[in-house]
Amino acid sequence: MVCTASDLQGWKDFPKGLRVLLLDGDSSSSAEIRTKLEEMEYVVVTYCNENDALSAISSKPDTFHVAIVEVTTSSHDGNFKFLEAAKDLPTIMISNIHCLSTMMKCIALGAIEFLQKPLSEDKLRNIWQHVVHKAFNAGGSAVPSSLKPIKESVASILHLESENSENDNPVPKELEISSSDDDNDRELLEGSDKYPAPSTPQQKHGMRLVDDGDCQDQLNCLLEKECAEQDGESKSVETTCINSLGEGISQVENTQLPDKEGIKEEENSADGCGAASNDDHEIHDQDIISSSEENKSKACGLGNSSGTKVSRKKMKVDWTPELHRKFVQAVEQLGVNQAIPSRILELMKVEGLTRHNVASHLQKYRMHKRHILPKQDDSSWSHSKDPMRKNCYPQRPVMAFPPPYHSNHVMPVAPIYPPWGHMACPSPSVQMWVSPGYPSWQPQEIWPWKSYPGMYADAWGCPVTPPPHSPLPSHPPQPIFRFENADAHDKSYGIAFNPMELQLADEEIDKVVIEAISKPWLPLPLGLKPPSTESVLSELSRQGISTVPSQINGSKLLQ
DNA sequence: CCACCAATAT
DNA sequence: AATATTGGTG
Repeated sequence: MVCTASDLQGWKDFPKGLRVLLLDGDSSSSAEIRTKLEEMEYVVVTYCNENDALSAISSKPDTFHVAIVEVTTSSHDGNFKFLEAAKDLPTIMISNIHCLSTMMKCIALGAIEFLQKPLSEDKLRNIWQHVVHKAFNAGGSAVPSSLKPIKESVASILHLESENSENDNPVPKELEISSSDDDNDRELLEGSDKYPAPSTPQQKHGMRLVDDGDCQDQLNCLLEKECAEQDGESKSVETTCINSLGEGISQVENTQLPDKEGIKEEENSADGCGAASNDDHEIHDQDIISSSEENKSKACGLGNSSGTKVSRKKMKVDWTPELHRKFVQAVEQLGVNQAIPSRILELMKVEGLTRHNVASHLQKYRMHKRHILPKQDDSSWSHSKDPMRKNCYPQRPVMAFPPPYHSNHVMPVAPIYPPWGHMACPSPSVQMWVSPGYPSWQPQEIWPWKSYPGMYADAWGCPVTPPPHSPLPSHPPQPIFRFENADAHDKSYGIAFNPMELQLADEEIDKVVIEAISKPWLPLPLGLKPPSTESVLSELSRQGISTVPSQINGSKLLQ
């Protein structure tokens, strides 16, 4: 039969050699179609009457891959009979009839397509698509044996199948369809190359790949999973895979997959101390990702004439607040001196995270701590997208909006992940005022550490939320403190505050600020930033105090 | 080799 | 815009 293993080699030029049953009572039409098909190197067997065709397919059901059957007004019944008899054979009905109901009947009876005569070469050339379609989409396990080799062949062309079939099929790298028309062939070829859509193998946020058929199914698995992850409780370290065919071609080894792919983090429940918690389902997820990626990788290989190896994606770590929290926790735990990437990595216990990831993050973290991005300071306030805040006069203390977050949030030992690190100091008191090395308050907005839940907790006994009965103070003329401003729209929390909440918050803040100003000997409430040296001095001088002691509380204010 | 940093690439 | 990478330095 056609489809032995050895024949598979022949499929290198798929669909060359595809066997077509042509049933057409009109001999001239039949001859014409046959000629065209044969020019395209299909193998054509023609029949003039349906009975011959029927007996042919009934005696040797696997002889043909596709059938083209003419429908005429006179031969309806017979050809419908053929349709029924040839259920496993992708059958294209052709006719001079322009009759919708006839078309529908054909399709309803199982015809895969209805084409009007005369048949263009384009249509004929592409009839193989139905074969492939049937091979892949035949319901359940009912892939006709004649189609199995095709399916395997195509599958391996697409690098979708298991390694078995891949090994069995030294598959055409070039899916070349030889025919009279080179341009069209090229189109076909390119079309095939598009299957894997390797350039954007993975997209975030529900963006779907444009793809075909099985490829899409497999990719959708991944995508759906991703969506699920986003909605679900488990916040993963999102990774974006960037695929570049040119580089990193040889990295797909399975052993490496867990390394960089599917970096995960568990963060479901009480996450406070959760450096180590349930990894189980996460790992499972990783596996899913890995295998999906592998599939994609294989698929990507199609366009890669030189080899089977596949580009490997670099995973971009999404530093979610939770992940960052772990990071900061690790840094805190280690202390400033010990906080080097490798140890942080150890403490974080986030699988798949690399030292480089951590180092990179640490670098940025330190840079922010040192206020290397000075300009963000004030300008960023105006970046607030909250219209409520737009009208605040500049000096007005701005509230950080602690996300309502998990009320059951477990506080770490050193409760907070302060933006400036030195809050970890065991004797918090006045140190806050000095902020050695960090002359200004923290630029807010961008960084996740700006707004960790614990940050606003009352670690020092200062109520963050004053009693509700307190009268509203007027705004202090020149407050020299500032609350951290956590952007209420921070995507990380996905929580928008309504105006009521905003207003309330502002009022409360003002109260806190007033209290802090009036009692400078008390430690700053969490969330308050010490004033910069400059602002303190200028404020003092504005109030007529031109000389200050060079040292306050053991720390230098100025030289 | 590692950490750090700045610059640059993605 | 956020990360990753790279290249130089210690």
